[in-house]
Amino acid sequence: MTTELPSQYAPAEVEQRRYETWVGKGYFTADPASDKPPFTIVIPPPNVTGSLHVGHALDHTIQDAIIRRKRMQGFETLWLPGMDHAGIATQNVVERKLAASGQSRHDLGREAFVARVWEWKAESGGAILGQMRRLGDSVDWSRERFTMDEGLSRAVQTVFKKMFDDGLIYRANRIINWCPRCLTALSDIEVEHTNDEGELVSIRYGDGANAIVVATTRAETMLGDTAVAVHPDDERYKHLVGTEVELPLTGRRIPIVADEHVDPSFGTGAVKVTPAHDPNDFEIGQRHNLPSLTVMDERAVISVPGPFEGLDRFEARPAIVAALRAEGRIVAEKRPYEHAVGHCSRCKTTVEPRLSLQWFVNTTPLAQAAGDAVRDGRVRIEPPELAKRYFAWVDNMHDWCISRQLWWGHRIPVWYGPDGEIVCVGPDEEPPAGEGWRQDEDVLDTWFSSGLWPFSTLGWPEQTPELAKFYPTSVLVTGYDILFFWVARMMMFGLYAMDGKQPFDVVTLHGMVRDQYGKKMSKSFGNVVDPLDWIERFGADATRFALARGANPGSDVAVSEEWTQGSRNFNNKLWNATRFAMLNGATINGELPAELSTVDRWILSRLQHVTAEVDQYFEAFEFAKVCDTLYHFAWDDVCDWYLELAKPVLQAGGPAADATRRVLGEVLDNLLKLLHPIVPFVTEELWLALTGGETIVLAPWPVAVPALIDDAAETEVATLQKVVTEIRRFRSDQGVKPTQRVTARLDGLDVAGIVAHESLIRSLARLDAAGDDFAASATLAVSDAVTVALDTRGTIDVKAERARLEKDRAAAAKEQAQCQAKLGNEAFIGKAPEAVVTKIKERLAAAEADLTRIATALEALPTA
RNA sequence: GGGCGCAUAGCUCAGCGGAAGAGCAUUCGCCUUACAAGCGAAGGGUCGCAGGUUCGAACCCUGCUGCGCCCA
Repeated sequence: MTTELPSQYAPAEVEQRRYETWVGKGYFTADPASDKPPFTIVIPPPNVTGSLHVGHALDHTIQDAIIRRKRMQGFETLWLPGMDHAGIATQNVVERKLAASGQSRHDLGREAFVARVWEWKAESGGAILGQMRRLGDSVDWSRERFTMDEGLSRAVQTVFKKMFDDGLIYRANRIINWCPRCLTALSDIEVEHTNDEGELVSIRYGDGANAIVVATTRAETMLGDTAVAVHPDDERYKHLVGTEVELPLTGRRIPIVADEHVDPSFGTGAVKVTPAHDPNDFEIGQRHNLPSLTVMDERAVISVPGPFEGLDRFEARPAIVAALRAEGRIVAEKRPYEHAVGHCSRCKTTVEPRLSLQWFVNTTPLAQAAGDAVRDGRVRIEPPELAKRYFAWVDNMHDWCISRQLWWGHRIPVWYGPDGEIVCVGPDEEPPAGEGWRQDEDVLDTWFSSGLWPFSTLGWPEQTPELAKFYPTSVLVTGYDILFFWVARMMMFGLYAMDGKQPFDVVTLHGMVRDQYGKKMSKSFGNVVDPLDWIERFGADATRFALARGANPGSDVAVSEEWTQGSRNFNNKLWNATRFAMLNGATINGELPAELSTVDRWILSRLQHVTAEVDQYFEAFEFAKVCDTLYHFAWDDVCDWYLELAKPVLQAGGPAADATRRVLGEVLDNLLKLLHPIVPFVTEELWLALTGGETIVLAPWPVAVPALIDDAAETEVATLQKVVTEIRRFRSDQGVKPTQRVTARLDGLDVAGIVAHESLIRSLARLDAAGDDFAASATLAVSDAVTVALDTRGTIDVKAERARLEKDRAAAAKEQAQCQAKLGNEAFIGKAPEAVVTKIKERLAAAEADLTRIATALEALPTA
């Protein structure tokens, strides 16, 4: 056992060294053959091409806290790390790199390009893994997975085949979200809607009595109009339904149709219908058998022959409006006109609805099952309020477009034959050979593979020991902002592929990390925090504690540098408390002595309450409360009171000192263990020094011992604290320097039941014993029983003392008035519960006793 | 446009039916040999506004205002 600790904690010197030891000893490696009950968390895989931001730091801190506690509780824990391949984002990065040297992926060809992406994956993914180590994540590195791994790819193919055979995957020509920059289809959740400024243009179609005015924000798509639609009950247009009108600039004649979905109050009540370039129009087109006319190519450039051919959609818009104006067809224009516009979540390009042939998942039965699993309680969402959000999503899910026009990802396992055959190939099947067969060029949405994560990472479709032991996983920890991405997808796939067995028992949601003013972090705002920066300056523990301390379930966490600094200070406080304890011979060896002082019994009693509370807060994912409880116990109870009370005892020596050394060891041992899940490094360092044990990582989790709860000791110490605090308050008000010893006589300690603690009180309040020549210059009534007579060695500040007493009197008088008012109210006496009435009576009595005491003290003051 | 949520000390947040709390910031005094990344003390709030329910409302209900988020 070492006793030499420096006076300041230097995280940089211990963190990386400790982490490597933990990993090297295999503390985080899960054993599927273990007899212990399992506890599993799969990490929501970060995007391989990104880096860990402070939001990940929060997410990982929570997961680590959960898993470390479970490990200490004796569970066979598995926290499985990994990353997803982030199809679009990763391909974009590598294409950008290629573009810098003037190349495109087509110059390289598919195979070489994919090889290039793997190189980038090694580089970028490595950085993320390094960040996780710095944070202290107790993940099982031997089971790290990547969505593009062979095993996970096999899982993807297996599920695809099963769904294909079950008719849940189909190919169709539909309107999908298309990114004209990424040149791929997107799913609904990869589109971000923002309110943008655009224009609303009203255009007259047709002439004379047949003329009809349509309003649109997308004039350029009029080239592809194949109808005009009005509401069937709209009297203004009833006579026109069934007639045709000439489409300007094209000479084509298009029908006027009646459709329930037209909003008569929008614009003129008549809308142009462009089935190939708008999802709603597509639906109208389906209902009325309208042709679909695609007028743009994949880059959103006008592709119909004529004067606008070759113009980008945003160039075509003013050009077409100008041409219409020249014909006198522009009836009205509103600019700016704010309306919702979809953007590619990866590159922010405005999404172009595009009619194309894609693969889809029929989500109806899957989403139903995903909703039911939560409704019937098999999966719990924490905090429960957020379940509403989940239902809102799964109960209104559209079919999911899963094909992506990319090269980086899982290639769709479908082969097309020379005679139009379509064959889906399972993992152990040979693709059809022969002339004319070719595989689908597209890859699957990344979420198709990350949705399988809770079981594909455990070896599925093989029936591995890991799968048997660790599935279903115990908890999924993620932000509410990606509830739809993660939870919904994993639920659908898990329930489907694992025979109805849910992927996790509990989903616990945290919020987003914001800056000190509650503002969202954004690069453009310049308030983004790099967790590594904080780890380097304040330590991983301080960063973790700062995040966990703000983590109230489901709500956002505002953090600042000061907040993190405060957490660093807390760690240092712990450090020094342990340092003090060790300098004074604290020990964990041997049984707790049977004979303990009141103060020792008090701190042990407090420890039991704290242990029980903290445990309960952990169970409820109340990390902010875990931190708050331990922070105050450590700082207030242990450091400010217990250690100060222990000092004179330790100095005096003897059996009392031995007992206190043992209790001190006991308290710190447990405190460090309780804190370890949140701040693993500093607690390990201190615990090793204090106990000489092997590691706190595997130390047994503290359990409250009811027999050690001692109400009498708690009451006694509370009285002692009140006396000391009152004396300190008097000294401070009187301007007596903290170092200045004051002679005093303490009366009434026996009545208050703390006569045994006189020397402790003198020690904490810095009072010397009164000699024969003692002459009090002030008398302090600190409670109705205890009076302190002090010789302040001079005249006391009567004005300050009077002000202090007047303040106390005002508070007591207010309390008295409030209690009297309640007790004078017959309705209160009659209807309030007995216990409440009794409590008010007690408060009144206390207030009145205070008033008497204060009045006496005021009278005793010199009038000058 | 539809839905959800929030409004409590200067800032960030707890509290959600029976005495207004914490951290940081602020003020005053201290290098009191574990810790100045510290110690002791103090100030600061008609709990967004207006009604209602209740013996009693920051807490429950209604409306309003102002923010935020999700979906379209």
